[in-house]
Amino acid sequence: MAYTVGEVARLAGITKRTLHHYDGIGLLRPSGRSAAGYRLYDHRDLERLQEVLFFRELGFSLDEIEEALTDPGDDRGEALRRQRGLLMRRIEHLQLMIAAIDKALKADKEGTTMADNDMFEVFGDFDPKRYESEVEARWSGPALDESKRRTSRYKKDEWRRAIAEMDDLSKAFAQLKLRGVPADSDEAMEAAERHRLHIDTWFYPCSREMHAGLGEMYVQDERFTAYWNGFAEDLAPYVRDAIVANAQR
Amino acid sequence: MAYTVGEVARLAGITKRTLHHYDGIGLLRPSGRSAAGYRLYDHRDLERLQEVLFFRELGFSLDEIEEALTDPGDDRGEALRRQRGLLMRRIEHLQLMIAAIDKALKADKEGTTMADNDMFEVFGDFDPKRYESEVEARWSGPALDESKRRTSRYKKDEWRRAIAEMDDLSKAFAQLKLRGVPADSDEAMEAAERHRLHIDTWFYPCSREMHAGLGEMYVQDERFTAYWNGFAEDLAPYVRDAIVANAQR
DNA sequence: GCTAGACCATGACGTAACGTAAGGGTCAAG
DNA sequence: CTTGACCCTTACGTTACGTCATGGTCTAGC
Repeated sequence: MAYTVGEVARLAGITKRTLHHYDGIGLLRPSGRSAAGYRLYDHRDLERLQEVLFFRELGFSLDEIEEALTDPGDDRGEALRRQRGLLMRRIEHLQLMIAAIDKALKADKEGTTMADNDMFEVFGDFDPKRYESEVEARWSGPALDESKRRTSRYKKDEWRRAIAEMDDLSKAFAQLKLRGVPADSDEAMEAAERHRLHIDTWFYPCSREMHAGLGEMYVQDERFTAYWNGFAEDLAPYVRDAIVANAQR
Repeated sequence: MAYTVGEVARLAGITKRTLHHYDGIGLLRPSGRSAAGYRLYDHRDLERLQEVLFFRELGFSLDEIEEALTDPGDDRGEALRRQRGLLMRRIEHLQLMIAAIDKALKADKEGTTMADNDMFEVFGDFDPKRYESEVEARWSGPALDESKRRTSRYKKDEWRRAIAEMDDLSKAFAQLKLRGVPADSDEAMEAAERHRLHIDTWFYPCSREMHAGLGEMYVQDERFTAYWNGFAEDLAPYVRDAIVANAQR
């Protein structure tokens, strides 16, 4: 069945003007028009509207939403999973804000003074320039545009978490190597898989094939080699081997 | 010590333009100016900026933020506690959104279709006109402006929760009365106190004095009397008595 | 003292995402 | 046919800054 613009507006709790606007900019075009020129929205249109509204709730601009919903490889499930991850991270961020308020309340109650830089730790986006070399050595890869698009909205705590996760992964690889675990063993391949998922989740879609290509980069590009070998001697080729083995199983 | 506009901007992760704008509209005026005309912000200014940014994070307009921070009775602790409550509720709302995504993912995976009205349940604000009589009978009171201000941003799930809480409280009063518990007993007064906190939390500051005045309204205004007596015969005077007893202990 | 670079000020136009309103056509029930 | 609810397109306004222009201030180094 098809809905008119007023019906959709009431259903979704938004205004007709919003729907006109989304049609006008091509974000959400009705799949049909009546003989009188009325916009007619079908079920697939509603699904797309739902996706738009989830992203909007997360603070994405309409441009960004359109880009995010235009991913060639993405189906509805992919988009929803991505949004779920973003919502989870947003909750975590809000919990950090509550912790910040509790700190401020404690200081207020005790008549002490909160450190100035501590007061604003939970506000503002991450400034990538401050971590440029760290970002590059850990995550540079073939899908730069997508990576930038995803990360442009990460908050400070999200970046810190990504860095910490990555460092844990790197340390895990180093431990495996030091223990003499073969790079094509289950254990090493599990580490490689966790590494691949980390990139896939935080930066860009990373298939096993792409991951293998990345592993080659780790031994051929000095910046990456230096990063990995900083954890253990000759770790870069070990990681590459684990990644390649993982890609082939 | 005092900070210039660039220092504050860096500290807080916002732009100088934002600080100019906030000064221009009177939302956050620097407490000082150098001989050269430079804005100078002190620690109290930073505290206010923190409060502004918390409200901004919650999606309040700048007008709303200014109003919220201009409450005569509010000190810093009060404002922070209010913001904490709002953040908690926002987290709950986001969790509902995640549940909605999980539903959509399940439907997508099973190839079924989500009901159209179910798709948008988590979006949009509450439309007060749809619950006008319910709102009025339960919560009308002396601080209408403040009540409206607070509730104007409540989401559907928040309203539903407020309604459910209120109904639970009303049922509790009815149970007490039916069991023959005196209106000035500890148990009844506890119920009155919970009622007072409910209003204080959700609608407007409600001191014990104000609560007692409200109790008188419940027996004098037919709309309220009808609401309370709908739960048990002659419940309105019972509730009034419990409230008055609570106010006097 | 002069220079250069980083910082500050005010003023003003532009932008994103709608909100509001105007003028007029469509649909369905009475 | 009338009326009321709905639709269309067009267009100006609003909020919260972003960007830019022009020019003054501060400090370190020469």
